[in-house]
Amino acid sequence: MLKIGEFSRIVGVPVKTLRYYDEIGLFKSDYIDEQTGYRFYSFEQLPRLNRLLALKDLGMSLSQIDQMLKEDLSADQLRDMFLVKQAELEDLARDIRERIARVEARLSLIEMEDKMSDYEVVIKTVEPVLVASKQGTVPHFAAIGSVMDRLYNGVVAHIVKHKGQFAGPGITVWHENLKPEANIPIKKAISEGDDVKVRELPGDHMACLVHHGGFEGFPQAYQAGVQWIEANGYEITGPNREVYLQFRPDGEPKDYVTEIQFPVAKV
Amino acid sequence: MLKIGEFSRIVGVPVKTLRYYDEIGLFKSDYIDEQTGYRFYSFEQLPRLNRLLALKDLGMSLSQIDQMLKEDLSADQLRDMFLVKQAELEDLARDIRERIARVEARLSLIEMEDKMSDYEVVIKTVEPVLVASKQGTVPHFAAIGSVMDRLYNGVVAHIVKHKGQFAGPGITVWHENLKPEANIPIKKAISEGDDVKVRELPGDHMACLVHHGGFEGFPQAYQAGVQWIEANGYEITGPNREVYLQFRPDGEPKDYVTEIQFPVAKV
DNA sequence: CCTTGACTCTCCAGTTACTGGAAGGTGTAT
DNA sequence: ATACACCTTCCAGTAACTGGAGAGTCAAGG
Repeated sequence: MLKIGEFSRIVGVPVKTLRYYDEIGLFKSDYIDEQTGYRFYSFEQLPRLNRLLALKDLGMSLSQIDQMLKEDLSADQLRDMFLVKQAELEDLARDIRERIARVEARLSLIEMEDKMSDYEVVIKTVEPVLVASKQGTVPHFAAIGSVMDRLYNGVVAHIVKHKGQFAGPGITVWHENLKPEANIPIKKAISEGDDVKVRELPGDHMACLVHHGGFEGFPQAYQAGVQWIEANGYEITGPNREVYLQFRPDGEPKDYVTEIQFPVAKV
Repeated sequence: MLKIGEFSRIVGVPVKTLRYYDEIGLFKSDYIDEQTGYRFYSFEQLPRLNRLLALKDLGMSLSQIDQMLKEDLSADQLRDMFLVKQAELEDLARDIRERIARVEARLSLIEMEDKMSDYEVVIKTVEPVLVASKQGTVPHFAAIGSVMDRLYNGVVAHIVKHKGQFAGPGITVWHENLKPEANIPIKKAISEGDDVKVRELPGDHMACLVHHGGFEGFPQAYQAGVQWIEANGYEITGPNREVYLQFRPDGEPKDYVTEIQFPVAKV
Protein backbone atom coordinates (compact mmCIF):
# COMPACT_ATOMS: atom_id res chain seq x y z
CA MET A 1 0.00 0.00 0.00
CA LEU A 2 1.27 3.39 -1.01
CA LYS A 3 0.33 6.82 0.19
CA ILE A 4 -0.83 9.19 -2.48
CA GLY A 5 2.52 10.97 -2.70
CA GLU A 6 4.50 7.79 -3.25
CA PHE A 7 2.03 6.57 -5.80
CA SER A 8 2.15 9.94 -7.50
CA ARG A 9 5.91 9.74 -7.82
CA ILE A 10 5.78 6.26 -9.30
CA VAL A 11 3.16 7.00 -11.91
CA GLY A 12 4.21 10.56 -12.63
CA VAL A 13 0.75 11.99 -12.04
CA PRO A 14 0.32 14.98 -9.70
CA VAL A 15 -1.27 14.32 -6.34
CA LYS A 16 -3.99 16.85 -7.08
CA THR A 17 -4.88 15.02 -10.23
CA LEU A 18 -5.10 11.68 -8.45
CA ARG A 19 -7.44 13.21 -5.91
CA TYR A 20 -9.48 14.67 -8.75
CA TYR A 21 -9.75 11.31 -10.49
CA ASP A 22 -10.81 9.83 -7.19
CA GLU A 23 -13.46 12.50 -6.73
CA ILE A 24 -15.00 12.00 -10.17
CA GLY A 25 -14.85 8.24 -9.76
CA LEU A 26 -12.54 7.63 -12.68
CA PHE A 27 -9.76 6.16 -10.61
CA LYS A 28 -10.54 5.43 -6.98
CA SER A 29 -7.93 4.80 -4.36
CA ASP A 30 -7.79 1.19 -3.27
CA TYR A 31 -8.46 1.87 0.37
CA ILE A 32 -9.17 4.82 2.60
CA ASP A 33 -8.19 4.95 6.23
CA GLU A 34 -11.33 5.67 8.21
CA GLN A 35 -9.47 7.55 10.90
CA THR A 36 -7.38 9.89 8.84
CA GLY A 37 -9.07 9.90 5.45
CA TYR A 38 -5.68 9.11 3.89
CA ARG A 39 -5.94 7.46 0.47
CA PHE A 40 -3.92 4.34 -0.17
CA TYR A 41 -3.07 2.91 -3.55
CA SER A 42 -1.85 -0.56 -4.50
CA PHE A 43 0.30 -1.94 -7.28
CA GLU A 44 -2.70 -3.84 -8.58
CA GLN A 45 -4.11 -0.50 -9.64
CA LEU A 46 -1.21 0.30 -11.93
CA PRO A 47 -2.62 -1.43 -15.03
CA ARG A 48 -5.84 0.55 -14.90
CA LEU A 49 -4.05 3.82 -14.41
CA ASN A 50 -1.64 3.07 -17.20
CA ARG A 51 -4.45 2.22 -19.55
CA LEU A 52 -6.07 5.47 -18.50
CA LEU A 53 -2.93 7.47 -19.19
CA ALA A 54 -2.39 5.78 -22.53
CA LEU A 55 -5.91 6.73 -23.58
CA LYS A 56 -5.45 10.26 -22.34
CA ASP A 57 -2.34 10.46 -24.50
CA LEU A 58 -4.55 9.76 -27.47
CA GLY A 59 -6.60 12.81 -26.62
CA MET A 60 -9.61 11.03 -25.18
CA SER A 61 -11.78 12.92 -22.75
CA LEU A 62 -12.06 11.59 -19.23
CA SER A 63 -15.66 10.54 -19.73
CA GLN A 64 -14.72 8.62 -22.86
CA ILE A 65 -11.89 6.99 -20.97
CA ASP A 66 -14.30 6.07 -18.22
CA GLN A 67 -16.42 4.20 -20.73
CA MET A 68 -13.48 2.55 -22.41
CA LEU A 69 -12.15 1.23 -19.13
CA LYS A 70 -15.34 -0.63 -18.40
CA GLU A 71 -14.79 -4.34 -18.62
CA ASP A 72 -17.91 -5.13 -20.58
CA LEU A 73 -16.85 -3.39 -23.75
CA SER A 74 -16.40 -5.52 -26.84
CA ALA A 75 -13.33 -5.21 -29.03
CA ASP A 76 -15.58 -3.89 -31.78
CA GLN A 77 -17.01 -1.12 -29.66
CA LEU A 78 -13.54 -0.24 -28.59
CA ARG A 79 -12.35 -0.13 -32.17
CA ASP A 80 -15.26 2.10 -33.11
CA MET A 81 -14.33 4.56 -30.41
CA PHE A 82 -10.80 4.69 -31.73
CA LEU A 83 -12.09 5.20 -35.25
CA VAL A 84 -14.28 8.06 -34.12
CA LYS A 85 -11.36 9.59 -32.31
CA GLN A 86 -9.21 9.19 -35.37
CA ALA A 87 -11.73 11.06 -37.52
CA GLU A 88 -12.01 13.74 -34.86
CA LEU A 89 -8.27 14.20 -34.71
CA GLU A 90 -8.02 14.42 -38.45
CA ASP A 91 -10.64 17.15 -38.51
CA LEU A 92 -8.72 18.97 -35.85
CA ALA A 93 -5.48 18.60 -37.78
CA ARG A 94 -7.09 20.06 -40.88
CA ASP A 95 -8.47 22.91 -38.86
CA ILE A 96 -5.06 23.72 -37.52
CA ARG A 97 -3.42 23.55 -40.91
CA GLU A 98 -5.97 26.10 -42.08
CA ARG A 99 -5.24 28.33 -39.13
CA ILE A 100 -1.56 28.14 -39.90
CA ALA A 101 -2.28 29.10 -43.49
CA ARG A 102 -4.27 32.11 -42.30
CA VAL A 103 -1.52 33.21 -39.96
CA GLU A 104 1.00 32.89 -42.76
CA ALA A 105 -1.22 34.91 -45.08
CA ARG A 106 -1.31 37.56 -42.35
CA LEU A 107 2.40 37.58 -41.97
CA SER A 108 3.03 37.92 -45.66
CA LEU A 109 0.57 40.81 -45.75
CA ILE A 110 2.52 42.49 -43.00
CA GLU A 111 5.77 41.93 -44.88
CA MET A 112 4.29 43.61 -47.93
CA GLU A 113 2.92 46.38 -45.73
CA ASP A 114 -0.07 46.11 -47.94
CA LYS A 115 -2.86 48.56 -47.44
CA MET A 116 -5.30 45.76 -48.06
CA SER A 117 -4.96 44.83 -44.45
CA ASP A 118 -7.35 47.71 -43.81
CA TYR A 119 -10.01 45.22 -44.71
CA GLU A 120 -10.68 42.39 -42.34
CA VAL A 121 -12.11 39.35 -44.03
CA VAL A 122 -14.13 36.87 -42.00
CA ILE A 123 -15.87 33.69 -42.96
CA LYS A 124 -19.42 33.46 -41.77
CA THR A 125 -22.54 31.52 -42.53
CA VAL A 126 -25.36 33.70 -43.75
CA GLU A 127 -28.94 32.59 -43.32
CA PRO A 128 -31.32 32.21 -46.23
CA VAL A 129 -33.55 35.25 -46.58
CA LEU A 130 -36.82 35.86 -48.38
CA VAL A 131 -36.55 38.75 -50.85
CA ALA A 132 -38.32 40.59 -53.60
CA SER A 133 -35.89 40.99 -56.47
CA LYS A 134 -35.46 42.51 -59.88
CA GLN A 135 -32.68 41.86 -62.34
CA GLY A 136 -31.10 44.24 -64.81
CA THR A 137 -28.12 44.81 -67.03
CA VAL A 138 -25.53 47.52 -66.82
CA PRO A 139 -24.54 48.64 -70.31
CA HIS A 140 -21.29 50.27 -69.19
CA PHE A 141 -19.52 51.01 -65.96
CA ALA A 142 -20.62 54.60 -65.62
CA ALA A 143 -24.26 53.59 -65.72
CA ILE A 144 -24.17 51.41 -62.62
CA GLY A 145 -25.61 54.10 -60.40
CA SER A 146 -28.65 54.87 -62.45
CA VAL A 147 -29.41 51.23 -63.24
CA MET A 148 -29.26 50.31 -59.56
CA ASP A 149 -31.51 53.22 -58.67
CA ARG A 150 -34.04 52.05 -61.21
CA LEU A 151 -33.93 48.42 -60.02
CA TYR A 152 -34.27 49.23 -56.32
CA ASN A 153 -36.98 51.78 -56.95
CA GLY A 154 -38.86 49.13 -58.90
CA VAL A 155 -38.60 46.61 -56.10
CA VAL A 156 -39.58 49.12 -53.43
CA ALA A 157 -42.57 50.24 -55.44
CA HIS A 158 -43.66 46.65 -55.92
CA ILE A 159 -43.37 45.84 -52.23
CA VAL A 160 -45.27 48.97 -51.22
CA LYS A 161 -47.97 48.24 -53.78
CA HIS A 162 -48.48 44.72 -52.42
CA LYS A 163 -48.24 45.81 -48.80
CA GLY A 164 -45.12 43.78 -48.15
CA GLN A 165 -43.06 44.40 -45.01
CA PHE A 166 -39.43 45.36 -45.30
CA ALA A 167 -37.14 43.11 -43.30
CA GLY A 168 -33.65 44.49 -43.79
CA PRO A 169 -31.17 46.34 -45.96
CA GLY A 170 -30.95 45.86 -49.73
CA ILE A 171 -28.73 43.17 -51.17
CA THR A 172 -27.33 43.23 -54.66
CA VAL A 173 -26.35 39.91 -56.18
CA TRP A 174 -23.89 40.26 -59.07
CA HIS A 175 -24.86 37.37 -61.26
CA GLU A 176 -22.18 37.82 -63.78
CA ASN A 177 -20.30 40.73 -65.06
CA LEU A 178 -22.65 43.69 -65.07
CA LYS A 179 -25.83 41.69 -64.42
CA PRO A 180 -26.97 42.87 -61.01
CA GLU A 181 -30.03 41.69 -59.16
CA ALA A 182 -31.55 44.06 -56.62
CA ASN A 183 -32.99 42.24 -53.59
CA ILE A 184 -34.94 43.58 -50.67
CA PRO A 185 -35.68 41.28 -47.73
CA ILE A 186 -39.36 40.99 -46.85
CA LYS A 187 -41.08 39.38 -43.90
CA LYS A 188 -43.73 37.41 -45.75
CA ALA A 189 -44.12 36.31 -49.35
CA ILE A 190 -46.10 38.64 -51.62
CA SER A 191 -47.30 38.14 -55.15
CA GLU A 192 -44.79 38.60 -57.94
CA GLY A 193 -44.91 41.17 -60.71
CA ASP A 194 -43.80 41.26 -64.31
CA ASP A 195 -40.18 41.78 -63.48
CA VAL A 196 -40.18 41.68 -59.69
CA LYS A 197 -39.77 38.14 -58.45
CA VAL A 198 -40.08 36.76 -54.91
CA ARG A 199 -37.58 34.12 -53.94
CA GLU A 200 -35.36 32.90 -51.16
CA LEU A 201 -31.79 34.06 -51.31
CA PRO A 202 -29.92 30.89 -50.28
CA GLY A 203 -27.73 30.79 -47.22
CA ASP A 204 -24.08 30.00 -47.71
CA HIS A 205 -20.58 30.22 -46.33
CA MET A 206 -19.37 33.65 -47.20
CA ALA A 207 -16.10 35.48 -47.04
CA CYS A 208 -17.24 38.88 -45.85
CA LEU A 209 -15.68 42.29 -45.59
CA VAL A 210 -17.09 45.66 -44.70
CA HIS A 211 -16.43 48.77 -46.71
CA HIS A 212 -16.98 52.21 -45.23
CA GLY A 213 -17.50 55.02 -47.71
CA GLY A 214 -18.70 55.65 -51.20
CA PHE A 215 -18.81 53.30 -54.12
CA GLU A 216 -15.63 54.67 -55.61
CA GLY A 217 -13.75 52.60 -53.05
CA PHE A 218 -15.34 49.33 -54.12
CA PRO A 219 -12.61 48.16 -56.53
CA GLN A 220 -10.01 48.18 -53.76
CA ALA A 221 -12.34 46.36 -51.40
CA TYR A 222 -13.07 43.73 -54.01
CA GLN A 223 -9.38 43.31 -54.68
CA ALA A 224 -8.70 42.85 -50.98
CA GLY A 225 -11.43 40.23 -50.75
CA VAL A 226 -10.24 38.27 -53.75
CA GLN A 227 -6.64 38.41 -52.52
CA TRP A 228 -7.62 37.10 -49.12
CA ILE A 229 -9.65 34.29 -50.61
CA GLU A 230 -6.75 33.21 -52.75
CA ALA A 231 -4.16 33.51 -50.00
CA ASN A 232 -6.29 31.46 -47.62
CA GLY A 233 -6.99 28.61 -49.96
CA TYR A 234 -10.64 29.26 -50.72
CA GLU A 235 -12.38 29.56 -54.02
CA ILE A 236 -15.38 31.58 -55.05
CA THR A 237 -18.35 29.35 -55.73
CA GLY A 238 -21.05 31.72 -56.90
CA PRO A 239 -22.16 35.29 -57.47
CA ASN A 240 -21.02 37.77 -54.87
CA ARG A 241 -23.29 40.10 -52.95
CA GLU A 242 -23.32 43.62 -51.65
CA VAL A 243 -25.33 44.35 -48.53
CA TYR A 244 -26.07 48.05 -48.07
CA LEU A 245 -26.01 48.20 -44.31
CA GLN A 246 -26.03 51.97 -44.26
CA PHE A 247 -27.24 53.80 -47.30
CA ARG A 248 -29.57 56.64 -48.17
CA PRO A 249 -29.66 58.26 -51.58
CA ASP A 250 -29.69 61.63 -49.87
CA GLY A 251 -26.93 60.75 -47.42
CA GLU A 252 -23.25 61.47 -47.69
CA PRO A 253 -21.26 58.74 -49.45
CA LYS A 254 -18.62 58.78 -46.72
CA ASP A 255 -21.19 57.45 -44.24
CA TYR A 256 -22.19 54.52 -46.39
CA VAL A 257 -21.48 51.09 -44.99
CA THR A 258 -21.51 48.12 -47.33
CA GLU A 259 -20.72 44.50 -46.68
CA ILE A 260 -19.28 42.63 -49.61
CA GLN A 261 -19.82 38.88 -49.53
CA PHE A 262 -18.27 36.14 -51.64
CA PRO A 263 -19.69 32.63 -51.41
CA VAL A 264 -16.67 30.42 -50.91
CA ALA A 265 -15.55 26.86 -50.28
CA LYS A 266 -12.23 25.35 -49.32
CA VAL A 267 -10.28 24.33 -52.39
CA MET B 1 -27.90 52.64 -34.11
CA LEU B 2 -28.75 48.97 -33.96
CA LYS B 3 -30.20 46.92 -31.17
CA ILE B 4 -28.15 43.95 -30.12
CA GLY B 5 -30.28 41.49 -32.08
CA GLU B 6 -29.98 43.37 -35.35
CA PHE B 7 -26.27 43.82 -34.88
CA SER B 8 -25.95 40.15 -34.04
CA ARG B 9 -27.63 39.17 -37.30
CA ILE B 10 -25.39 41.41 -39.35
CA VAL B 11 -22.13 40.24 -37.86
CA GLY B 12 -23.14 36.63 -37.33
CA VAL B 13 -22.17 36.62 -33.67
CA PRO B 14 -24.68 35.35 -31.08
CA VAL B 15 -26.31 37.91 -28.85
CA LYS B 16 -25.00 36.13 -25.78
CA THR B 17 -21.49 36.40 -27.09
CA LEU B 18 -21.83 40.12 -27.77
CA ARG B 19 -23.04 40.64 -24.24
CA TYR B 20 -20.12 38.60 -22.99
CA TYR B 21 -17.61 40.67 -24.98
CA ASP B 22 -19.25 43.76 -23.56
CA GLU B 23 -18.96 42.41 -20.04
CA ILE B 24 -15.26 41.60 -20.30
CA GLY B 25 -14.58 44.91 -22.02
CA LEU B 26 -13.32 43.41 -25.24
CA PHE B 27 -16.02 44.91 -27.38
CA LYS B 28 -18.27 47.46 -25.73
CA SER B 29 -21.57 48.57 -27.16
CA ASP B 30 -21.47 52.10 -28.52
CA TYR B 31 -24.20 53.44 -26.29
CA ILE B 32 -26.46 52.21 -23.55
CA ASP B 33 -29.92 53.59 -22.92
CA GLU B 34 -30.00 54.73 -19.32
CA GLN B 35 -33.67 53.96 -18.94
CA THR B 36 -33.85 50.47 -20.30
CA GLY B 37 -30.26 49.27 -20.22
CA TYR B 38 -30.60 48.33 -23.89
CA ARG B 39 -27.28 48.14 -25.70
CA PHE B 40 -26.93 49.92 -29.03
CA TYR B 41 -24.25 49.29 -31.64
CA SER B 42 -23.15 51.41 -34.58
CA PHE B 43 -21.68 50.66 -37.97
CA GLU B 44 -18.50 52.43 -36.93
CA GLN B 45 -17.88 49.48 -34.65
CA LEU B 46 -17.84 46.97 -37.46
CA PRO B 47 -14.13 47.29 -38.28
CA ARG B 48 -13.08 46.54 -34.73
CA LEU B 49 -15.38 43.56 -34.48
CA ASN B 50 -14.24 42.22 -37.81
CA ARG B 51 -10.62 42.55 -36.81
CA LEU B 52 -11.53 40.73 -33.61
CA LEU B 53 -13.22 37.91 -35.48
CA ALA B 54 -10.38 37.58 -37.94
CA LEU B 55 -7.93 37.22 -35.08
CA LYS B 56 -10.16 34.73 -33.35
CA ASP B 57 -10.17 32.71 -36.54
CA LEU B 58 -6.42 32.46 -36.22
CA GLY B 59 -6.85 30.83 -32.84
CA MET B 60 -5.90 33.81 -30.70
CA SER B 61 -7.22 33.93 -27.16
CA LEU B 62 -9.48 36.82 -26.25
CA SER B 63 -6.86 38.41 -24.02
CA GLN B 64 -4.33 38.27 -26.84
CA ILE B 65 -6.87 39.81 -29.17
CA ASP B 66 -7.52 42.52 -26.62
CA GLN B 67 -3.85 43.45 -26.73
CA MET B 68 -3.62 43.26 -30.49
CA LEU B 69 -6.57 45.58 -30.95
CA LYS B 70 -4.91 48.34 -28.98
CA GLU B 71 -3.97 51.19 -31.24
CA ASP B 72 -0.54 51.76 -29.83
CA LEU B 73 0.92 48.52 -31.08
CA SER B 74 3.73 48.74 -33.61
CA ALA B 75 3.74 46.63 -36.74
CA ASP B 76 6.76 44.81 -35.35
CA GLN B 77 5.06 43.88 -32.12
CA LEU B 78 2.08 42.71 -34.10
CA ARG B 79 4.28 40.59 -36.35
CA ASP B 80 5.95 39.07 -33.32
CA MET B 81 2.62 38.03 -31.92
CA PHE B 82 1.75 36.37 -35.18
CA LEU B 83 5.09 34.60 -35.24
CA VAL B 84 4.58 33.33 -31.72
CA LYS B 85 1.12 32.12 -32.68
CA GLN B 86 2.52 30.43 -35.73
CA ALA B 87 5.06 28.53 -33.67
CA GLU B 88 2.35 27.60 -31.20
CA LEU B 89 0.10 26.29 -33.93
CA GLU B 90 2.89 24.28 -35.45
CA ASP B 91 3.60 22.68 -32.10
CA LEU B 92 -0.03 21.85 -31.79
CA ALA B 93 -0.13 20.41 -35.29
CA ARG B 94 2.83 18.17 -34.50
CA ASP B 95 1.18 17.07 -31.30
CA ILE B 96 -1.94 16.09 -33.15
CA ARG B 97 -0.04 14.22 -35.82
CA GLU B 98 1.57 12.23 -33.02
CA ARG B 99 -1.78 11.54 -31.44
CA ILE B 100 -3.08 10.30 -34.77
CA ALA B 101 -0.07 8.03 -35.09
CA ARG B 102 -0.75 6.61 -31.64
CA VAL B 103 -4.39 6.01 -32.41
CA GLU B 104 -3.42 4.27 -35.61
CA ALA B 105 -0.91 2.12 -33.77
CA ARG B 106 -3.72 1.19 -31.40
CA LEU B 107 -6.03 0.30 -34.22
CA SER B 108 -3.49 -1.89 -35.92
CA LEU B 109 -2.87 -3.64 -32.60
CA ILE B 110 -6.57 -4.33 -32.33
CA GLU B 111 -6.63 -5.66 -35.87
CA MET B 112 -3.82 -8.04 -35.04
CA GLU B 113 -5.55 -8.95 -31.79
CA ASP B 114 -2.10 -8.91 -30.38
CA LYS B 115 -1.63 -9.97 -26.81
CA MET B 116 0.92 -7.21 -26.43
CA SER B 117 -1.93 -4.86 -25.77
CA ASP B 118 -1.91 -6.32 -22.27
CA TYR B 119 0.90 -3.88 -21.68
CA GLU B 120 0.09 -0.20 -21.64
CA VAL B 121 3.00 1.96 -22.57
CA VAL B 122 3.08 5.56 -21.40
CA ILE B 123 5.61 8.30 -21.89
CA LYS B 124 6.60 10.07 -18.73
CA THR B 125 9.37 12.25 -17.46
CA VAL B 126 11.28 10.66 -14.64
CA GLU B 127 13.11 12.84 -12.16
CA PRO B 128 16.83 12.50 -11.51
CA VAL B 129 17.52 10.44 -8.41
CA LEU B 130 20.53 10.05 -6.16
CA VAL B 131 21.65 6.44 -5.93
CA ALA B 132 24.33 4.14 -4.66
CA SER B 133 25.26 1.79 -7.47
CA LYS B 134 27.38 -1.18 -8.35
CA GLN B 135 28.06 -2.57 -11.76
CA GLY B 136 28.59 -6.17 -12.80
CA THR B 137 28.67 -8.53 -15.73
CA VAL B 138 26.43 -11.47 -16.40
CA PRO B 139 28.44 -14.29 -17.94
CA HIS B 140 25.40 -16.07 -19.34
CA PHE B 141 21.65 -15.74 -19.20
CA ALA B 142 21.04 -18.28 -16.49
CA ALA B 143 23.31 -16.42 -14.11
CA ILE B 144 21.32 -13.20 -14.09
CA GLY B 145 19.61 -14.01 -10.82
CA SER B 146 22.67 -14.72 -8.80
CA VAL B 147 24.64 -11.81 -10.24
CA MET B 148 21.82 -9.38 -9.42
CA ASP B 149 21.58 -10.76 -5.92
CA ARG B 150 25.26 -10.20 -5.41
CA LEU B 151 25.16 -6.66 -6.80
CA TYR B 152 22.15 -5.53 -4.77
CA ASN B 153 23.46 -7.18 -1.62
CA GLY B 154 26.70 -5.32 -2.13
CA VAL B 155 24.94 -1.98 -2.50
CA VAL B 156 22.67 -2.59 0.48
CA ALA B 157 25.61 -3.57 2.65
CA HIS B 158 27.48 -0.44 1.62
CA ILE B 159 24.54 1.84 2.37
CA VAL B 160 23.96 0.24 5.76
CA LYS B 161 27.63 0.47 6.60
CA HIS B 162 27.71 4.19 5.84
CA LYS B 163 24.38 4.85 7.55
CA GLY B 164 22.71 5.93 4.31
CA GLN B 165 18.94 6.25 4.13
CA PHE B 166 17.00 4.26 1.60
CA ALA B 167 14.75 6.38 -0.57
CA GLY B 168 12.95 3.97 -2.87
CA PRO B 169 12.90 0.73 -4.78
CA GLY B 170 15.94 -0.69 -6.56
CA ILE B 171 16.61 0.29 -10.16
CA THR B 172 18.67 -1.78 -12.53
CA VAL B 173 20.23 0.03 -15.47
CA TRP B 174 21.18 -2.31 -18.31
CA HIS B 175 24.21 -0.58 -19.73
CA GLU B 176 24.69 -2.89 -22.58
CA ASN B 177 24.00 -6.47 -23.17
CA LEU B 178 24.49 -8.28 -19.88
CA LYS B 179 26.15 -5.38 -18.08
CA PRO B 180 23.69 -4.48 -15.35
CA GLU B 181 24.13 -1.75 -12.79
CA ALA B 182 22.27 -2.15 -9.53
CA ASN B 183 21.08 1.18 -8.09
CA ILE B 184 19.40 1.97 -4.82
CA PRO B 185 18.03 5.48 -4.23
CA ILE B 186 19.34 7.20 -1.11
CA LYS B 187 18.28 10.41 0.59
CA LYS B 188 21.68 11.97 1.06
CA ALA B 189 25.07 11.37 -0.51
CA ILE B 190 27.36 8.95 1.33
CA SER B 191 30.99 8.11 0.74
CA GLU B 192 31.79 5.70 -2.07
CA GLY B 193 33.40 2.32 -1.78
CA ASP B 194 35.74 0.26 -3.95
CA ASP B 195 33.00 -0.85 -6.28
CA VAL B 196 29.95 0.97 -4.92
CA LYS B 197 29.63 4.41 -6.47
CA VAL B 198 27.32 7.27 -5.58
CA ARG B 199 25.86 9.18 -8.49
CA GLU B 200 22.78 10.83 -9.80
CA LEU B 201 20.71 8.76 -12.15
CA PRO B 202 19.71 11.34 -14.76
CA GLY B 203 16.08 12.22 -15.42
CA ASP B 204 14.76 11.57 -18.89
CA HIS B 205 11.73 11.01 -21.06
CA MET B 206 10.90 7.38 -20.69
CA ALA B 207 8.55 4.97 -22.36
CA CYS B 208 7.32 2.99 -19.39
CA LEU B 209 5.38 -0.19 -18.90
CA VAL B 210 4.55 -2.20 -15.84
CA HIS B 211 5.02 -5.93 -15.63
CA HIS B 212 3.24 -7.96 -12.99
CA GLY B 213 4.77 -11.33 -12.16
CA GLY B 214 8.08 -13.09 -12.16
CA PHE B 215 11.11 -12.45 -14.26
CA GLU B 216 10.25 -15.20 -16.69
CA GLY B 217 7.71 -12.85 -18.24
CA PHE B 218 10.27 -10.13 -18.96
CA PRO B 219 11.07 -11.06 -22.55
CA GLN B 220 7.45 -10.55 -23.60
CA ALA B 221 7.22 -7.26 -21.74
CA TYR B 222 10.41 -6.05 -23.39
CA GLN B 223 9.10 -7.07 -26.77
CA ALA B 224 5.85 -5.17 -26.17
CA GLY B 225 7.81 -2.08 -25.17
CA VAL B 226 10.11 -2.17 -28.17
CA GLN B 227 7.17 -2.76 -30.51
CA TRP B 228 5.27 0.19 -29.10
CA ILE B 229 8.29 2.44 -29.38
CA GLU B 230 8.74 1.53 -32.99
CA ALA B 231 5.07 1.79 -33.88
CA ASN B 232 4.82 5.22 -32.31
CA GLY B 233 7.82 6.74 -33.98
CA TYR B 234 10.21 6.92 -31.05
CA GLU B 235 13.73 5.63 -30.75
CA ILE B 236 15.63 4.32 -27.78
CA THR B 237 18.33 6.76 -26.73
CA GLY B 238 20.07 5.02 -23.87
CA PRO B 239 20.25 2.10 -21.50
CA ASN B 240 16.88 0.89 -20.25
CA ARG B 241 15.96 0.47 -16.63
CA GLU B 242 14.01 -1.88 -14.44
CA VAL B 243 12.37 -0.48 -11.31
CA TYR B 244 11.45 -3.15 -8.79
CA LEU B 245 8.33 -1.56 -7.39
CA GLN B 246 7.32 -4.70 -5.55
CA PHE B 247 9.95 -7.27 -4.81
CA ARG B 248 11.13 -9.35 -1.93
CA PRO B 249 13.54 -12.27 -2.32
CA ASP B 250 11.29 -14.30 -0.04
CA GLY B 251 8.07 -13.23 -1.77
CA GLU B 252 6.16 -15.05 -4.45
CA PRO B 253 7.23 -14.17 -8.00
CA LYS B 254 3.61 -13.69 -9.07
CA ASP B 255 3.34 -10.70 -6.73
CA TYR B 256 6.35 -8.93 -8.15
CA VAL B 257 5.71 -5.61 -9.86
CA THR B 258 8.39 -4.20 -12.12
CA GLU B 259 8.39 -1.09 -14.22
CA ILE B 260 10.46 -1.29 -17.38
CA GLN B 261 11.66 2.05 -18.71
CA PHE B 262 13.25 2.93 -22.04
CA PRO B 263 14.71 6.39 -22.50
CA VAL B 264 13.28 7.59 -25.79
CA ALA B 265 13.09 10.53 -28.14
CA LYS B 266 10.94 11.29 -31.16
CA VAL B 267 12.65 10.12 -34.32
C1' DC C 1 8.19 13.96 25.17
C1' DC C 2 8.09 17.78 22.11
C1' DT C 3 8.97 19.96 18.01
C1' DT C 4 9.84 20.30 13.23
C1' DG C 5 8.96 19.43 8.60
C1' DA C 6 6.93 16.72 5.25
C1' DC C 7 2.57 14.91 4.08
C1' DT C 8 -2.29 14.53 3.95
C1' DC C 9 -7.13 15.94 4.23
C1' DT C 10 -11.36 18.94 2.65
C1' DC C 11 -13.24 22.88 0.74
C1' DC C 12 -13.31 26.86 -2.16
C1' DA C 13 -12.02 29.76 -6.04
C1' DG C 14 -10.24 30.45 -10.55
C1' DT C 15 -9.10 29.18 -15.31
C1' DT C 16 -11.51 29.80 -20.98
C1' DA C 17 -15.09 31.31 -23.80
C1' DC C 18 -18.92 30.88 -23.75
C1' DT C 19 -24.17 28.62 -23.34
C1' DG C 20 -28.60 27.90 -21.17
C1' DG C 21 -32.21 29.29 -18.30
C1' DA C 22 -35.07 32.03 -15.02
C1' DA C 23 -37.33 36.15 -13.78
C1' DG C 24 -38.62 40.42 -15.13
C1' DG C 25 -38.83 44.86 -18.08
C1' DT C 26 -39.66 47.04 -23.07
C1' DG C 27 -41.55 47.88 -27.70
C1' DT C 28 -44.65 47.13 -31.34
C1' DA C 29 -48.39 45.09 -34.03
C1' DT C 30 -52.92 43.62 -33.96
C1' DA D 1 -55.53 45.30 -24.22
C1' DT D 2 -52.76 41.79 -25.23
C1' DA D 3 -49.80 38.95 -27.49
C1' DC D 4 -45.22 38.36 -28.92
C1' DA D 5 -40.58 39.28 -29.80
C1' DC D 6 -36.95 41.31 -27.77
C1' DC D 7 -34.14 43.16 -24.13
C1' DT D 8 -32.11 43.17 -19.31
C1' DT D 9 -29.45 40.96 -15.21
C1' DC D 10 -28.04 37.15 -12.60
C1' DC D 11 -26.81 32.44 -11.78
C1' DA D 12 -25.10 27.85 -13.03
C1' DG D 13 -22.61 24.77 -15.79
C1' DT D 14 -18.98 23.20 -19.06
C1' DA D 15 -13.45 20.25 -18.90
C1' DA D 16 -9.76 19.09 -16.45
C1' DC D 17 -7.53 20.53 -13.60
C1' DT D 18 -4.46 24.11 -10.38
C1' DG D 19 -3.62 26.90 -6.37
C1' DG D 20 -4.36 28.10 -1.74
C1' DA D 21 -6.29 28.15 3.08
C1' DG D 22 -6.83 25.88 7.28
C1' DA D 23 -6.49 21.84 9.77
C1' DG D 24 -5.08 17.12 10.89
C1' DT D 25 -1.19 13.12 10.64
C1' DC D 26 3.26 10.91 10.74
C1' DA D 27 8.16 9.96 11.47
C1' DA D 28 12.57 11.53 12.88
C1' DG D 29 15.66 14.29 15.69
C1' DG D 30 16.80 16.69 19.97
